[in-house]
Amino acid sequence: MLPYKSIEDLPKTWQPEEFETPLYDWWEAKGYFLPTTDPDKPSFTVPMPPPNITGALHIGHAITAAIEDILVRWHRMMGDNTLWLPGTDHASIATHAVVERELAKEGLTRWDLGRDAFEQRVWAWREQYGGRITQQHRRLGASCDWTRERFTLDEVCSRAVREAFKRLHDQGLIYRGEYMVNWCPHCGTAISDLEVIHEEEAGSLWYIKYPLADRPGYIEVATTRPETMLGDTGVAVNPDDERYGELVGQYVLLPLVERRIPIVADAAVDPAFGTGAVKVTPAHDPTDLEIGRRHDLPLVDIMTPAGEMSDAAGSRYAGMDRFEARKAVIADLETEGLLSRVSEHTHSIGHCQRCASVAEPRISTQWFVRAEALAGPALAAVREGRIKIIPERFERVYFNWMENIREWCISRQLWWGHRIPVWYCQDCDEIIVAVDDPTTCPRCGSTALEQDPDVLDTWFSSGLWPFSTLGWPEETDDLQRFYPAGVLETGYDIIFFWVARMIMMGLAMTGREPFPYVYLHGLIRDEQGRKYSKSLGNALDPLEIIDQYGTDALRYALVTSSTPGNDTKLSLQRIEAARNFANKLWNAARFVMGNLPAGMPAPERPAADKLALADRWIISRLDSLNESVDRLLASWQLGEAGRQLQDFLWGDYCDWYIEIAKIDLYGDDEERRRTVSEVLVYVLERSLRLLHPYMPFVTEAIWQYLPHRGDALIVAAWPTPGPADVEVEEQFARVMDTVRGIRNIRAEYKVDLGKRIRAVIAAGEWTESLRAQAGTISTLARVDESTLTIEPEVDALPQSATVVGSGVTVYLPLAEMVDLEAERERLAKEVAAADSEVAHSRGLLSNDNFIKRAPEAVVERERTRCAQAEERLTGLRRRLEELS
RNA sequence: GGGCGAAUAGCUCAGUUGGUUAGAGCGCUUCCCUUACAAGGAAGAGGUCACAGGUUCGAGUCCUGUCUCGCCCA
Repeated sequence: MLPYKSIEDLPKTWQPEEFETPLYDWWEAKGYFLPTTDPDKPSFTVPMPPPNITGALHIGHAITAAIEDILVRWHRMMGDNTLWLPGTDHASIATHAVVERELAKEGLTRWDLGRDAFEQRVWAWREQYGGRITQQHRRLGASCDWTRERFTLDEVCSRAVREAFKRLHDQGLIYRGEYMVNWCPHCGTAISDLEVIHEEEAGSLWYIKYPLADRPGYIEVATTRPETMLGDTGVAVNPDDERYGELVGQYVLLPLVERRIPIVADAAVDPAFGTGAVKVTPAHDPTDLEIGRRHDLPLVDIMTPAGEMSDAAGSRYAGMDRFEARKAVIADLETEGLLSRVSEHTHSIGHCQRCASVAEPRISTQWFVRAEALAGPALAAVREGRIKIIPERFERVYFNWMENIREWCISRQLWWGHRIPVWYCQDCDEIIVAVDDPTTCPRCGSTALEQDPDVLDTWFSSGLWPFSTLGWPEETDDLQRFYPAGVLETGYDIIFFWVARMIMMGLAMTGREPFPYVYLHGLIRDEQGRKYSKSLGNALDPLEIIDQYGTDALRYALVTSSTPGNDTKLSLQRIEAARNFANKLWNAARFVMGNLPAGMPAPERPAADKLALADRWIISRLDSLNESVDRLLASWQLGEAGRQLQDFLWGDYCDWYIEIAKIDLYGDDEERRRTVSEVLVYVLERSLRLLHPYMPFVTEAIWQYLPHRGDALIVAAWPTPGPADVEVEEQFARVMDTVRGIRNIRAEYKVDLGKRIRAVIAAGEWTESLRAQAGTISTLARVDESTLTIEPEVDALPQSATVVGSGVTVYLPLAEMVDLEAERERLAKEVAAADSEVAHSRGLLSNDNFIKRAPEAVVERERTRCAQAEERLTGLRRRLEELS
């Protein structure tokens, strides 16, 4: 699966397109994505939120896949019995919208085709496009178990839906009734509250005079929907409103319709709105329905399911579209002189989430879930900490929604989806709810049974996903091993659709929390901060980014530039930077591999006794990193862990250790060459393991070329950190400070890069350890080693620039440096900086409260810091005096 | 109307039990195509952490209020 056989042939830059597909196919073929069969291992399951089959994956799916794959690869490497279960969602209403749009192009409707032919057509469409999503997931490197892939309409999932429906129905938690629901005239179906998007829109408020029926005069009502007056069955005022007190109990004659309707007093009326008197249309407004109930007002349904005026609206309007009817009603009222005025009015209008049509409150017979009953246990699970939501603040959002939950309308007047498992006996009106299709009526024995024509809300089946995919209600092996899941990971925008309903359904069906953690990532927005959407036309295909920068770069950039629950703007520059990181790693690896002694064995932790300071330092840094990454991953801080990996690899490993390693690699001490190679490989190999979940392709590719034990990095063991060596890190810090200091002076005085300069170092207590690093210092800082002097004390060199560190002073007698005044100025600046540092530290340390109350470690650190700053300050002042 | 989030370097963002004089990438300045890497290396400049109070030995971090922007729910 490797496109290059020999290390010498490896290209100078990382070529993701040459490695990604072969590596992915190889992993999949080797079965690495499958869970182990070891029953003793703890299991870790991630149910992949199934993308909607109507769409291609967008950048939001990419971050979902990236985060989940990181968690999954990490757990797999830790030896857990890891399952990431992929799948797709049938998306009832969304798919209808897409396929019916196609049909419309052919001049057809679904009614022209009929139910069976339409369903076949959708299946064909699904065959054509459904595979695209799984291909895209493969490109993203998703290491999910494709052998367990599910589609929500699969037999096993469909059976779970029927089972759940029946159980809830038998418990009285699903019922059928005639209620007011949100209705989309365009889609021709009821939709749930969650599927209605409210938007503030500029509209009008019409003031209409309703003539009193039994005496002269008018009552004026204000309305935002004049066309619904055709269905008015009352006028309401607030009982405390003195303006209208005497009119309550009177009747008005409804204009255009000539219906006699009463004026009632109801506390729901806001006296401050409009005229304080409102028309009451119980069949077309939820508030009016309540008012109507309280005052026994009849329902007059003036609209058809398609949003046209019905016969009840009167012959003049019947057949008109609702918006046409509005114009007609206004015109007619105006003609009759009953429209007194119009004012501008901003109000919230509900739209169908799917097609953006204005949703219509409408009374119809639907199936409902008694959500309140399911919400209790779901609330308790989060309240009592059995489920934790990350970030935690979303728990409040969850509580707020759950506490105010309303009935969930689950029937849809659509054809694509899970048909409601209810049959109506045509002979005795018996209602049969069954998992298996019944053939005869249990009450009268009739075979004339008709199944309910409606399908279920797609989210009903989504709520079952963590266990329906595993074979529930059968007690399958998979269900036992992989349920509950380890985490549910998704975007915060579907906390109600998905998370809340999964928790409700999981508890109701299995009696267990479906997962202990919910990890919510933020939304990826475009560079203007807009949400990606098809309708905006700014949808971004993650594959295009992958083609340009590689999968690893996309994943790394997405994960490291966001924190849970916070939105991020996608930045191509950031992806490019991540691509550069992959390339940097690739080249570091090429360097390491190109310098290995022949017959290098698989890496082992090198024996401490033969190691030099830099060797010990990089290993100590690796151990710190390992410990840190473990801690960060365990606390869901994926981004921070990813950044630390880069800091280590690019900074510590490449910029410092590799550069130092070159000294020995190009030297003639065989023993050292071998040791340094061992360290290089050991540290690289361990880092690759730690980075693998983030950048699976470049790490696996490199790992395959390195000496290694085992078949693949994807199934290599997650490393365990050794102890960090504080002493070594402290010593090496002196080396780094010295090198940086000299480089800084060189740059300030514009010394030619190639030029070796003389240095005299007064190193005090660090003399021994710095002498041991003479080679390192002279190579990295380009100092002439033959004249390099390191002594505890040295005589000050007058004509020289000076690096003053804590305990270490470096004199650089530069021929270029003729201007002592410049050096004095430079030193004076440093004195000022060191001075304020010392002042700050002394301030802290002279504060009794600080000494008493701050933790011992903090005080100790401050003492060290203060001493070091004082040392520097003294050195700097002395040097300044010498130059004066 | 209720709730949530954001506000940190020119730009995009990190900064998780409060503890060095706040970091990264990009951009910018100077220098370098040094045999892993110019998708690179070295050295720099750049921030009163939105504002006002408070708690604390100590606040970017906790509390209260204000302003701006965004989101969710009703």
